[in-house]
Amino acid sequence: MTNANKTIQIMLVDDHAIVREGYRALLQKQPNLVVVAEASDGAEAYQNYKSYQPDIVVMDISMQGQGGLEAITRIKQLDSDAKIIVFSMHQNPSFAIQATRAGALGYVTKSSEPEVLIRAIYEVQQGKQTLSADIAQTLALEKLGSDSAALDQLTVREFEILRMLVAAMPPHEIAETLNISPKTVSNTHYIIKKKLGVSSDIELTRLAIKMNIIDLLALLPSEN
Amino acid sequence: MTNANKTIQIMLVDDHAIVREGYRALLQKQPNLVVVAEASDGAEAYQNYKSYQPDIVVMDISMQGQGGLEAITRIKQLDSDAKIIVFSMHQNPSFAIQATRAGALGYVTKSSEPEVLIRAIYEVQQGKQTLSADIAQTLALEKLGSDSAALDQLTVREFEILRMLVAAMPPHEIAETLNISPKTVSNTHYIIKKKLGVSSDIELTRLAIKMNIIDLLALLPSEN
DNA sequence: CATTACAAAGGAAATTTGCCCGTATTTTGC
DNA sequence: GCAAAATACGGGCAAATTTCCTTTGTAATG
Repeated sequence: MTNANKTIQIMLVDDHAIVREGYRALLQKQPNLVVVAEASDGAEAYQNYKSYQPDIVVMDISMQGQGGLEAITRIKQLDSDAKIIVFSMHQNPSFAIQATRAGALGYVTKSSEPEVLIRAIYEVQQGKQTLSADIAQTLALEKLGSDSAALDQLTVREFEILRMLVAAMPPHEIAETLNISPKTVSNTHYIIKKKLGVSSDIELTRLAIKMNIIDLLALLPSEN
Repeated sequence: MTNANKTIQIMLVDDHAIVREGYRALLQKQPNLVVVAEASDGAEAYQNYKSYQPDIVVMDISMQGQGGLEAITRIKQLDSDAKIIVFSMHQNPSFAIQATRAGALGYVTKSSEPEVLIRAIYEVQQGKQTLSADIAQTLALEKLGSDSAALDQLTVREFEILRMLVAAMPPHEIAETLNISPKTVSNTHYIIKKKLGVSSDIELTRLAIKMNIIDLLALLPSEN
């Protein structure tokens, strides 16, 4: 109806080449979707956005190096009408919240059926906002006076730095990655602890686990 | 009579449909590789292995539901010649170790270039074992000082204090409880970190989880 | 256009850490 | 049984960090 039969140009951002292949294979099946660009990290995403001006960006946010949230922010600065869908493995709604704050219009988990992503693309193209059902549900539950919303008090930047901190990344490396001074990292570290109401890094780490910011699977010696 | 220069039959196991699409798109480019089966979890993988008898299984091990390592073990029980390549997002070498123990012949990280997986398939087909370069490296480094045994280097006292520390008990309270000076607690804290080879409390906490000093069940409020 | 919010970072006092050391008190090995 | 380790405890002190405040530039709200 409102949907003109014009093709939608898409840029894929994911650090796993094979996952990009996956998007591509899926999206190309739709006659009016075309993948015009790819990127494997945040910096590249920014550059390619400038060059290709895609209608939609489909982006993973848990990339190594320059993170996805950072990339979203920068792309949005460049073009406030940029339409970005985050396609993430994290079921944790806090990630969705942070992504939305940074400027993403859609958030779809990788465990969703492929059609969910397709649908999200069409909806976002029309300027709608969209969340995959699983996220919407837990988010709704969290809304009802649950406690673990403490994370949502953090700004996007703070959240990003928190993730790096609890991934045991040395502060100077965080500073380098984000191109900020180590001093800012340590200041932000302090703010985070204050906002989350913890007084030590041990408490902070425990909290991070509780809130699924730390990937337990990567931590445990074996799975079951 | 299945091999020689003939096609290699492959089964893909991954719970993300879109990632399977990715494998498929990539592998089909190789004239002598053909994907004959797919599965989205461990149980299905086992069933399909029986039905299709693929030459090679390419499997993700961090699937939700009950997962990959278990599937490897069961498939190996069924057919000790089964050739399984684990294709995982985890750079953590512990996963490689566990996968190899379970019977996988190859371990390739998803951040590897696509050709690495292709090469791994050919090598494993010839019965060789293969690890992606990044894993091989960290694995070699970790060889010097397996951290599971590192705990044994702690004295009883140190271990006791470690447990209190990672339980997020404030140092002065530990001192009171043990009737020692806070200074001793902090000295011991330092010794512990040194013995365990970590440089921050965040790493220490992560290690404590890895070694089951922290009760994860008490930490997790619900499932995710 | 004023106001609020965010990111970044310098300054300085307070605190902690890292590493040295010395002294008791156990354990051990012979 | 006794010397020799190993362990437990803590003092001292320079170096590093944390904590808290302040400032500055910039978005974004309203």
